[in-house]
Amino acid sequence: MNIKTILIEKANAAMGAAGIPEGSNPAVTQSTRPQFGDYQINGAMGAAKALKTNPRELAQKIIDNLDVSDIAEKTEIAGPGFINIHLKPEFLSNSLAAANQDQKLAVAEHSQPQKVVVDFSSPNLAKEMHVGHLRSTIIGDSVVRALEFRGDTVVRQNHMGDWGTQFGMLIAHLEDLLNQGIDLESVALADLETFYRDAKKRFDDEEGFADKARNYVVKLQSGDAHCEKLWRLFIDTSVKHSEEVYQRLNVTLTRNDIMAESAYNGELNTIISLLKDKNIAVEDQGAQVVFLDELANKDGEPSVFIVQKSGGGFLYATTDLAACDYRSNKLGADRILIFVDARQSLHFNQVELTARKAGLLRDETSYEFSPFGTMMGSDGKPFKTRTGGTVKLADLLEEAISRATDKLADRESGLSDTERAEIARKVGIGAVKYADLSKHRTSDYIFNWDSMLSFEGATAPYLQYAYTRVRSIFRKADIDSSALTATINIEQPQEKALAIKLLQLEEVLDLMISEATPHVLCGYLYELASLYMTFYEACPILKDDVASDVRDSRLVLCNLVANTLRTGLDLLGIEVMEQM
RNA sequence: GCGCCCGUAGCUCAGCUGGAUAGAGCAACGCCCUUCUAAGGCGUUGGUCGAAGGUUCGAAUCCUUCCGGGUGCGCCA
Repeated sequence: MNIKTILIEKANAAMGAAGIPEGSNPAVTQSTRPQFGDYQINGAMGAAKALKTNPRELAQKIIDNLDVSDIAEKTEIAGPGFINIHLKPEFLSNSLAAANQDQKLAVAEHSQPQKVVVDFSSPNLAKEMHVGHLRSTIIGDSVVRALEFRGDTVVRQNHMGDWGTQFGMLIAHLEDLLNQGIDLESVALADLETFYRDAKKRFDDEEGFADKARNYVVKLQSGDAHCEKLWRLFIDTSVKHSEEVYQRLNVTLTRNDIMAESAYNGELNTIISLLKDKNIAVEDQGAQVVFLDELANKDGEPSVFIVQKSGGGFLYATTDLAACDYRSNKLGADRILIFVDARQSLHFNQVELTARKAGLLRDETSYEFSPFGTMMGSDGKPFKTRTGGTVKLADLLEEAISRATDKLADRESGLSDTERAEIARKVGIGAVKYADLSKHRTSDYIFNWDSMLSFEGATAPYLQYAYTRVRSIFRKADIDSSALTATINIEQPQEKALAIKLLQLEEVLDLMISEATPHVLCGYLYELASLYMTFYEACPILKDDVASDVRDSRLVLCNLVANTLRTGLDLLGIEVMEQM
């Protein structure tokens, strides 16, 4: 159910019949003001310009051929050639009734499902997850959820960093600790940060340790059994840590979704041979380099992309090329979405250009590097601890829950301690996620505890509260909301505004999916909750003087609001509760 | 130096492929609880959309230049 799509189809047909060449944009949008109707077709003006005719006359021709009698009660031309559409209340009622009967709220599945590989989260297993991993993880997760909701086949890939140079250092350190008989679980790897720091210190300071570390990298990557055994011990612990964070975050990633860098190790030689055979990569200063004219500077000097180090070692460039091959050629992906920090834009640009030339990416595969901005502190600089250190993601989430607990403690609720703790968890985590997801993916944003947990404005708590307010009505009236089948009557302006908003879920999800931007869903849910609050104040439901048919109609609207909020928040990975 | 991103109300942010009077939230001020959860609602105040040109019937949006900020640019990931 997508009003906009319906109107676009109808507008296209009418524009064709009016003699406008195909491909002209009908420019359908929701109207900005009530007096302009509910939706509008703005394409007449653009088309008139191309045809050098009078836009108002052309708009009239379009209206003459426009068959919207099933959905609209009135169409009119306004201004220089806007076509305003006033939707029929019965159309809204019937559409809402259909949505109310449908588990998926009348959001249709894609007629031609795509196979979409989504690369997200991708922590470095040498260290604990930190705030820098938050955005990739939750943006990727919500896009994945939305894709699946629309019926696409998604392959989650957690491209974990488990194979870099630093692992030789970590293995060497681990081996020494084990030889000293130190217990692995409780001491050595209990705190990854400390472990990493100790290893790094020895790498920098201790005589001979660095050489040993480098030697271990080579041995590891060439399949040495002993090194691999130690490496596995380390990776297991590290993966366990990230799983705890995912669970805390309510993110759908599991161990099965791990497709780490090491997974491509066996393919790297083949990739380099291929690039050399095709003369895409050439030797330069001992390294294998791809020179990209597409990214040349003004002097014509091509961009440099190193795919193999002078000593023969591989880099993350090599791994990313192998990943292209795997995803496009082996998995047959229609789309590849990669959620990585914006600072890696050039790198992924180079990867795509090289992979396309080498046939590692099929033409049919859309390669979509979806960068995101940085989380900033209140000073406008990258978010750090007071002492300037990196903030661990686990710590951030615990603080969110603790702050939410304090907030909730101020309120009388009659709920048990366990219920309150559960609510605090959902509110705290939800607040962090919503604050992040509601910002445009590509922009840097300022992290602020007070505004995200303020329970006012566009926050997770506001949306969760709106949900509990709806649910409270059903609880109060002792009504099973799943059994509602009453006829919906759209009479009050607050009801109409709410009705149209409810019917825009599919439109919003499509935009979110095509652009990989969860913030549009965040904005939509806030608008929905806000319209519900207005409706709630203006339209009584359970009062004695409300006629039963009006009451029942409004109850269906309430149920749709609750289901849409719950579904939408679920697609963001944010949980709701019945009471708060 | 070159490339990419950004500059919208006091603050935090939207603004989709150019469309009607640039929108929210916070903050400030004023109303609304004997009434379905006031963690709410209604209203007021507040913007030369960084600057200057250009394209157009129409520009926050597209193009050019400049100013200001961020970020990246041969063997890290």
